[in-house]
Formats: sequence, C-alpha cells, structure tokens
Amino acid sequence: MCKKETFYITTPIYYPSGNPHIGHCYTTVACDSIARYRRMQGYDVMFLTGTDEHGLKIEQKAAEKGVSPKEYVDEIAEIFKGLWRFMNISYDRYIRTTDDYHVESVQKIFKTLYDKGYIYKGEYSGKYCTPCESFWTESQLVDGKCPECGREVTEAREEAYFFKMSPFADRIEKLLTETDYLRPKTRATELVNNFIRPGLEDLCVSRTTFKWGIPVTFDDKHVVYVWIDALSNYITALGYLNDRYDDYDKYWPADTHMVAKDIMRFHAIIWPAMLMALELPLPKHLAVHGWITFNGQKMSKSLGNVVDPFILGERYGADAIRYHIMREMALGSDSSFSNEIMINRINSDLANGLGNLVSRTVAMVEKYFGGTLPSEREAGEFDDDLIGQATSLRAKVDGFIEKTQLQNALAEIFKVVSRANKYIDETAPWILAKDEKNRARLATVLYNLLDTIRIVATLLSAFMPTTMPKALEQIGADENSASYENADKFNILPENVTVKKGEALFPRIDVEKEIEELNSIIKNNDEDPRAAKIREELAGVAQIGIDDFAASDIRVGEVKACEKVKKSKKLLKFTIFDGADERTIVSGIAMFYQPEELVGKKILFVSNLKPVKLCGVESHGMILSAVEGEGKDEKLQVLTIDGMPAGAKIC
RNA sequence: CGCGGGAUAGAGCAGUUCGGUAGCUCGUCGGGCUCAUAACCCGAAGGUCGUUGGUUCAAAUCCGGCUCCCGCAACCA
Repeated sequence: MCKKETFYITTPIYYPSGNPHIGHCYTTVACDSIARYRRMQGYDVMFLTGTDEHGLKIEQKAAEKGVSPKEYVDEIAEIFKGLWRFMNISYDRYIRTTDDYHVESVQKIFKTLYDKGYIYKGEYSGKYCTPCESFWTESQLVDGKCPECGREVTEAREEAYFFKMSPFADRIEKLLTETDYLRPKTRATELVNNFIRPGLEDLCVSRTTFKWGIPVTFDDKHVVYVWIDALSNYITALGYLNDRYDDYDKYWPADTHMVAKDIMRFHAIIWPAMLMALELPLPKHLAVHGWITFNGQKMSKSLGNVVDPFILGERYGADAIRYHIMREMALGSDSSFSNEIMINRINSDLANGLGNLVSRTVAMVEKYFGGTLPSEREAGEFDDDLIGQATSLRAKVDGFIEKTQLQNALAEIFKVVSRANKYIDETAPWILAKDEKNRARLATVLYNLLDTIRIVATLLSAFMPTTMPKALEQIGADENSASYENADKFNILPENVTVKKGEALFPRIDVEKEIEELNSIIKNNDEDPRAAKIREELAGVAQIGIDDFAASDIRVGEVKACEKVKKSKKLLKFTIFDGADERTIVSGIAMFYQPEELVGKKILFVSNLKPVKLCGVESHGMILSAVEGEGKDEKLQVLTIDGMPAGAKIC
C-alpha cells in the first residue's frame, strides 16, 4: 500500500471577543463536510480550527470582566469547542494562539523574517496617536496627523517593526489573477486594483501599546501584532518551527483555507507574502464565502440570539441546520437567513424529500415482505434511468467538492432523491402488491429504491453525520455497503436485505407554529440586547476628570451654508458662523440630511479640534449628533439649540 | 468620471464564456395517487430578461448611453 494522499483544510481561527454565531458555524460546517468527504474518499485528512486569542480587545474585555486575559479566553475557547461538539465537527486539531508551541514558532518566524531583512524596525520617531493607541507610518499620516482621529501625533519615541510587502507585489498579483488560488476569482480584480496596483504598504507587525500578545524575543517592549501571530497558525499547528507536532512536511501546503469575505484580504495578500518571505510553498486554494445575513441585515450581536445555533440546533437537530446553511450559501455571495426560509427548506428537502422517501420505502418492505426482501428479481421499465442516475451521482459530487461548491453538490444529490420519489410513482408498488404474480417485480422495485437510498445516504453522510447513519441502518446497510467505494456501484445491499423501521429522520415542522414560537423567543430577548449593549458600553468608558472635559471647547454655531463633498458618500461640508468668524466643518452625515435642511439652524460643535483633511476638504471642528444603531439601522440627529447666539459656550 | 459586482415569474436564483424555442427551486392554482412524515407524482398560470439606442436574419447573451442596488477603497472628529 503506498502512502495515502493528504488533504489539509482550515477554518480561520476565530477571534473570541464574543460568543460564536451562525456565521462561524457556516465556515466550520463547510470545512467539516469537506473534511469528512475527503476522509471517506480515502485521503489522510488534517482539519484545523481554533481561536485567535491575543490583542488589545481581548485585554480590554477581560479587564471589564475583572478576569485575566487568559481566564477570559479559556472560557470562550470552551464555548467554541462546545458548539463544535454540538454541531458534530470532526476537527483533527484545535489551535489556540496562546498555546506554548504556537508562541514559540511565532517568535522564531518573527526572528527569521527579521534576519532575512523582511522585518525592520520603524524609524519614525513620534508618529504615535495617544487616544487611538496607534502609531502610523509616514505614508499613512494625513497632513502629519493621525489618519484615524485627525489629532496630533505625539513625539513619543514609539517604535514598531514593519514587514516589507513590496518585494512580493508582482508574485501576489500573478497568484490572484493567473492561478486558481482565489475562489471565486471574481474578487481578484478588486484586490489588485485596490491594494496591489497602488503599491503595497509595509505592514506594521508589532505593538508596544498593549501587552497581551507574543513578545518579540529580541526586543521585549514589543508584542507581535495580529498578522504574523494569527496567520501563521496554519503552519505552526503542523509543527513548523516547534517540537509539538511533526506534520509540516506531511500536510503543507494546505489544500484549502476557507474564510469569510471580510478577512479575504489578509489571506489573499498578507499570508502569501509571509510565506514567500519564509520561502515556503503557498496554499493551493483560498475559498471565500459571503456572510449569512438575517432578513437582509448583516449579522450583528443584537441579532445573535435570534440565530443562535444552539437554539436552532436544539429545535431542529444539528444536521438540519448544517444542511440548510450549506444548501443556501453559494461561494462568494451572501445568503439571506430567515426562520421561514430555513424551515421551508428543511421541510421540503429533508422531511418531504429524503426523510419521507426512506420512510415510505422501508414501510413498504415491511408491509409487503415482512421486512426482508425475497431473492426473486424482475427488471422493468424505469429501472435503468434510476440506477443510472444513482450510480453516476458520486462522480458529480466529487466534482463539486473538488471546486468547493457544496451547495451544488447537495443540489445534485437531491435530484436523485426526487428521481427516486418519482420512480415510486411510476412503478406503483401498491398496485404490484395486489397480485402475487408481481412478487419478483415488487421486490426489484423496492430493492432498487433501497440501494439508491444507500448511495444517497452514503454521500450525504459527510454533510449530515448524525442522521445518515440512522438512515443507513433503517435500510439495512452495513458499514461495508455504505462505503464511498461502493457509492458508484449498484446491487451492493444483500439481495435478502432486511430493513428496520425507525423514527422519522427529519420530522416535518409546523411552519406557522414554529415561526410564532421563534418570534416569541426573539421578543423575550429583544429588550435585553439593547440595554445590555448600552450597559456594556457605559461600563467600558473610562472615567475622566473635569479637566479632561474642560479640554474640549463646545460652542453654538450657526449654519450659514452646507454642501455635499464631492467624491464622498457620507460627507457634508458646512460653513459655520462661530460668533466671530466663519469656519468650515466637514461632517459624515450626508446619509441623514439634505444639505439645505440644516442651513439657518444653530448647532453645537467642538471648536478646538485640530483641523483634519477629509476627502480633500479641511475641517475645523466637529458637529455633535446623537447616534443610535449601526449599518442600515443607524439613526442620527444633529443637536440643535434655539435662543442662544452663535458663539455661546457649552459647559 | 476611484475600483468591482449586480438588476431574469410573487420570492430566491441559473442561463451571458461561444447570440438561435427563457429554465430551476419554493410559493399559487388544477388534476392524479394512497406506500409514506397532510407527504409523493403530473399539469397550468405567471417574465416587454432594469431602461434606452446600436450591431445582426436573429440579442437575456455582443457594443454604447442612462437609472437603481450592493461590496471594496476613501471616509464618517
């Protein structure tokens, strides 16, 4: 026996600043299904997932909760693992960036890149923005100010290490445009136009502003910033530059990294650049999927409990959820999630289609033959078509798995389920059963159905690992007959196969009742999230002294004129009379106000903000507004005041 | 004119590479069946393929203009 071919697939390592939601589920479930399918095909599979546990945000979250960062991430990592157990995820390895061996490898990688000259210490003295706790490269500064907040950067001697990206620009462009690396490829042009063609910026790869990270060995003021820490998990987990594992040679390069579109950029550009710098082979594919949106809105925390995978899984079974998200989500584009879509899908495909097919077939074998088929056979019309479709299915599914197109693979499988249901109608076993003469024919029809189900359930077992074994048991398939090996062959079940009726595989869901119940769950939780969010925000704000407050000078201003800033979607340019002079203030509220709407109004503004250039227009101050919500739901109202003249001070 | 994607039946989508009868799933309506989880099977209705001009014997498909939506970038102090 020669060595088995290997297959290495990864999810991103998730950032545990909150509980996992159904978006995390999609990536992980998709990878799990591919991993299971590959194992079934005989590959030696390594399926990796994990958590990315360093960074400022974690440090802050932990501080809010009054625990150490390590205690905090320990707890969340367990929640992730619990969800994967619940969703029946068969990962082979779970990496945490706080694991010793990962830390060791990252330190070595950092040093290696430094020694090779790809990482250098930033020379900029004092380009540090204290409020933002960030520092910037010369080219990132806007008019010499912090590009994030527009405030003065201090002259503190903050230094940082940078990773040189430019040497790899050409190779990365080719990787994206000329190879099959990026899937779907439609996004390649976008990446090239936005990031590579304008010139790749060097990347800041260390921080001195927080401690919760991997220390740079040769410069202990610094911790390694997210890129090198997180991305390298894909190789450290295999044992690259550490002694914990010895699988690097065996599994690298990865066959598939699967990620959601928001982190595509890092995996499409930064990760290849790092590997090039390390002179390591590049992964074969980067599969980018969209987001699961809820009634058209992006998944967000306040929606989290609505689409809580635990709640849904408990009600309908993990497999039903797995099936639904994989069937709905096409590579590349977003998919809309709603309880109604999900329930309808579960009902029509799983309950009515597959579940009912198994149920009616098994029931007929019991009813007409007492559960065990006789050996007599008689071929007939329609047999060839059914058998042909069943035996050619495996090759089609293989093709779609190869291309990471799970939704197409599932669609193909369910075409055969439909074909089988139709076959029952065509052959009408209940009519055959009326005449003893048709005994052989009836046995053949039922056998063909069972063997078709065998193929379907075998191939589906990668996608629905809990339910399919039950289906196979019901039709009397043993481990050998239900193998991938036999999934393109017919007449595999024993001719005297004995079936065993069981529970309904996927009980039909009462749509109206369920929707109502789910909505009431949402309602009960509806008051909470907002209050909880506000409470959390309030708790997260540091206390200030009166002097800090007095540092900002807030005044009444009169809007003399207002126009849209060209080339920008969100910016309005105001001419404000501050009681003495007119000044220009740019504000990002074009989505909420027509320019003329505010002319003549008296607004409140911060007068002593350092000027900042926004889309080419210099802004001298900030207009105060009340804000609520985010994204499409964002509401905003500019504060206005009557009865006080422009220039009046707010205190 | 920053870059890119999209607009096809009530909903969600395929078809556009390489022009030739507009298709799939769900929903709706009608019929059939009774083995099965009120499931299954068949049929029908429903689309000026965003708009407009052009090329062509022929355009959802190719070319130009326009409208709207969505990403990315920019940016929202």
